[in-house]
Amino acid sequence: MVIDAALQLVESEGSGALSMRRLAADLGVATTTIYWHVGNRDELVVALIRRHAQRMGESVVNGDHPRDRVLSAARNIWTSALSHRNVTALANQVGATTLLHLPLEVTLLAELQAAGLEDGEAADALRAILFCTAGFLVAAWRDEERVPVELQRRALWASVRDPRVSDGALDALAGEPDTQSLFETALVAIVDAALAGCSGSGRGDGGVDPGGDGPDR
Amino acid sequence: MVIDAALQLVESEGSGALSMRRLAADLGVATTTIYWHVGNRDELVVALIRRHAQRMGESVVNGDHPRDRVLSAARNIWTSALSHRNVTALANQVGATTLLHLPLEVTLLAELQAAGLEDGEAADALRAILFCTAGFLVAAWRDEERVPVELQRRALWASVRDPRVSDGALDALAGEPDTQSLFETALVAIVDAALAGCSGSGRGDGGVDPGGDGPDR
DNA sequence: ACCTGAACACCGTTCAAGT
DNA sequence: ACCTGAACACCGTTCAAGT
Repeated sequence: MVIDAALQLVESEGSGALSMRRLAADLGVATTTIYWHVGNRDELVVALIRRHAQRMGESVVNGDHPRDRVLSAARNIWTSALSHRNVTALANQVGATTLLHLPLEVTLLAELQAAGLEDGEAADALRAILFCTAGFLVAAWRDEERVPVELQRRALWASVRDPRVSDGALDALAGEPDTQSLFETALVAIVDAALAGCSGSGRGDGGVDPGGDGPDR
Repeated sequence: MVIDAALQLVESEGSGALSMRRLAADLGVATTTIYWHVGNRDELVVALIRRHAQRMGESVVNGDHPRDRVLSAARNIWTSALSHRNVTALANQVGATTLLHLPLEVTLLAELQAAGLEDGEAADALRAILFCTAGFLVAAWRDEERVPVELQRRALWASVRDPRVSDGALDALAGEPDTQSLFETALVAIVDAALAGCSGSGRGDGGVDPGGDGPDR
C-alpha cells in the first residue's frame, strides 16, 4: 500500500526523504502512479498522518487526584510525540498536529473538565498546554539538527560578554538543556495556574494534603 | 546589496519566496552571481537573519519590581517576533532563532538574575520562557496558513462527539483562540513558578505590595 | 574582482497514451 | 481500473569561461 510505504519512509529516514519520486522508486513503480493512488503530495501526507494516528492506540491516564490525571494526560502527548518524532515533525510542518493527537487531546480535555474547569477555562487550559508542549518539542528536536555549529545556541551563548549577567549563567546556557525536566517544570506551572481555585484540584503548595483516598498507588 | 534584497523579499513575500533564482531575477543578474556573493543559500539566510538582528535596536524594559521587569523583557521577545513574523519564521525553520533574538535574550537573562535567580536557575527559567514562547508563536501563526480547512483545529474539534467532554468546551475549541492572552497567562505562570521563593520577587498573590519604591512610574 | 551560460541532479505535477 | 513516458515549471549547485 502506498500510504504505508510513505509512512515507513518518513519514520525511518525523516520527512525530508519523502518525495514522490523516491516513494515511487521504493515501490518499484513510475512516479505518476503515485498520483493516481493519492492524488497529491499534500493528500498523501494527510493520509499518512491519519494512518499513524489510528495506529497508536488509546492512552492510559494514571493518578487518583484530578491534578495528577491532568498531568498524566498531558505527558502522554509529550511522550507520544517524542517517540515518533519524524511523523510528528512532519505533522508540525503542514500544520496537522491536531489531526495526529486529537484522541490524546480529547482525553486531556476530559481530565481538565473532571478537575473542575468550566467550558471556556478547560478549552484555554488545553490550548495553553498544547502550545507550550509544541514549543518544548521543537526545542528537544532542534539539538540534533543540521544547524551549523558556529551559530548554535551553545556557541552563541559562549560568545556573550555582558556585565549584567554572571559567567555562571552563561556557562549553564552554553551546555545542553535538560528538555525533559524543563518541560515537566513548565507543565506543572501551567497546570497549577489553570487549576488554581478549583475545588479538589489538590495544588499542594501549602495546602493540606488530603492523603490517599484511592486504593492503588 | 544582495542580503538586503533577500531580507526585503522575505519580509514582503515570506520565506517561501526566497529562492536563488527569484532573488537573482529581482536583482537583474544571473542566478550564479548570487553564489559568488554569498556562497550558499544557507549562508545567505544566516547573513539575512544577522542583518535583521542588528537592525532592530535595543529593547526597553519596563517596571519597577523585578517580576514586572522579567515579564516585560519576555514580552519584548514575543512582540518582536510577532511584528517580524516572516523573518522569525525563517529563523525558526533553520534553527537560528537564538541568532535573531540573542540581545533580547541576554536582557531577559539579566532581569532573571536581578530578580534573584542563581546561575542555573536563571538559565533554566530563560530556556523555559523561550521554549514556551516559541510554541505560542507557532500557534499564533498557524491560523493563517494554507492548511486545508477540513483538517484545521476548528473543524476537527467541531466533529468530536465524546461523552467525557461537554459541548460547551467543544464549542470553545471550535472557535478562534486568543493567542495573545493565552500567552500572557502562560508566561505569568512560568515566571511566577521560576521566581517562587526568591527574595523580593513580588509574586503578589496574597503577599503585601511593597508600593512604589522608585521615583519614576 | 565580478559576472555569465550551460549543465547536473533534484523537485511536484499534468496529460495523453497505453493495457 | 491501473500504470506509463514525456513534458513543464520549478529548485540548489558547480564549473569552465568570459571581461
